Amino acid sequence: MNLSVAEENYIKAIYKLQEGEQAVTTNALAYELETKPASVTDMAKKLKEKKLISYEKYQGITLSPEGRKTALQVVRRHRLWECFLVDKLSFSWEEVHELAEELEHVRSEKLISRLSDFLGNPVIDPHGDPIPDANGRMAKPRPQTSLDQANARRLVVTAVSDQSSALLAFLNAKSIKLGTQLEIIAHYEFDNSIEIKVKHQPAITISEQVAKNIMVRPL
Amino acid sequence: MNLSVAEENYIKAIYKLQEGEQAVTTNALAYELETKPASVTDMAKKLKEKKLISYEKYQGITLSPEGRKTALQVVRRHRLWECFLVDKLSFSWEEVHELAEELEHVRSEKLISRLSDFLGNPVIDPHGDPIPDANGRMAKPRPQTSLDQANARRLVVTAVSDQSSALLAFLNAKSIKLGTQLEIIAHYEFDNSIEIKVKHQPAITISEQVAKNIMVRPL
DNA sequence: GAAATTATTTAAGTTTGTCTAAATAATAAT
DNA sequence: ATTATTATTTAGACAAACTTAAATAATTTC
Repeated sequence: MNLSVAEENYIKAIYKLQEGEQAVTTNALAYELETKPASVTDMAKKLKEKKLISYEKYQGITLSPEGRKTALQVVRRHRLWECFLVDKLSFSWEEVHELAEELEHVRSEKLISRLSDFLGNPVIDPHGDPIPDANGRMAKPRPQTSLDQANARRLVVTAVSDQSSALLAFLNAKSIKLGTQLEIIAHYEFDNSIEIKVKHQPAITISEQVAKNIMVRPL
Repeated sequence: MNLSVAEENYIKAIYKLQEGEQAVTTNALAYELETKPASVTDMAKKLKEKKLISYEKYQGITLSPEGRKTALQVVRRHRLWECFLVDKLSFSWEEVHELAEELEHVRSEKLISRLSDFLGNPVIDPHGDPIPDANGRMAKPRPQTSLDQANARRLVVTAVSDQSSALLAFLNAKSIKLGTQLEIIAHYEFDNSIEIKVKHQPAITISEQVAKNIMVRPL
């Protein structure tokens, strides 16, 4: 099936929002894609026509098996390009998202399989997210929680869910990146801020906002 | 200035057709872009508005200095991606054109400059065409003629102007590629076909059609 | 459970880049 | 120098992916 860039972006966003299996809401999708709910309704009809989603008026959207396959292809392309940009062109992990967002729409099986080979068939991308293989299979995302909900003391940073460059720049300044080990010193109830310490660095206090967007797993 | 993919393709095509300095014709551009003359007229008005071309009704199109700069950027991106595909992903030179056609529209100065560094700042692409540098400067294409007009006996293949994969496949089968040295054995007047010989290979006869699309320079 | 709020859809219109068909200009042919 | 031919432009329409404004459905609240 030949999809437009817009269609691919919808499919990818639905995949991202669907998570478990609950239906994705028109409004949520509009917000994710920075568009208007009315546009989402329009597109939903088209994607249903193409059998990529199931959609009934007022009932929200879920990917069909076909749609899921498509989504995984796009995710695969995105994450492989991110690897390329970081590993080969020395971009830092916070810069690559927007670029990969464009590169991912070059559709060529052969290109992607060669790119994957060239990169040594990586299985996780620079943000720590798993890369689907050519058949759409991938490691299940490791059990991770956001930093504000972590219950262990010693943690590793596994991903940063917010893709805004403001946050990423902040983390960079504090030399917190993928794989950084940190320790929770204190939890301040009144504003839910968290004091953390990275080895060889002074302790810093992080707002709830920031903590929600840093994904960690217990060390 | 922020151009759409379509606009970039027009600018690139005008650049390609302009060669020396004569104005590009509406029909020629329509043919090159596989679209209709009416569409070209429409787009010409828009590009004139943006000061990328000069255009007067019925007088044809020429790039403005601004337009030329844009064209060279697109050409640079295209040719660098071709290098990447051939050098790093082991594509053969006849496969890369279409892919580069898509990759070239990812606009990021930083991406392109890093890609160029990664490739060792190449100055010619896999088809033998020079790659503009970041300022749009490039080696002038070496003096080359099409094979049907060559007057020397011993020649080197420097480029293949037709980008159709049919021709490229044919050349591949005859193991004629960039840098291949060949010798003209005979010129048959009645159909302008040419008999050539590649070292260690049996002599072959090539139609005028094919000869027109093989660029060579004297050895 | 009726009223208020929020979410979703419909209707109508916009922009970009295309198209066809008809009109007009430029060029070539006799 | 007409006429015929070819090239170019205009006019009107269309598809994709948007938008805003209004209408309708679903959900919450009291």
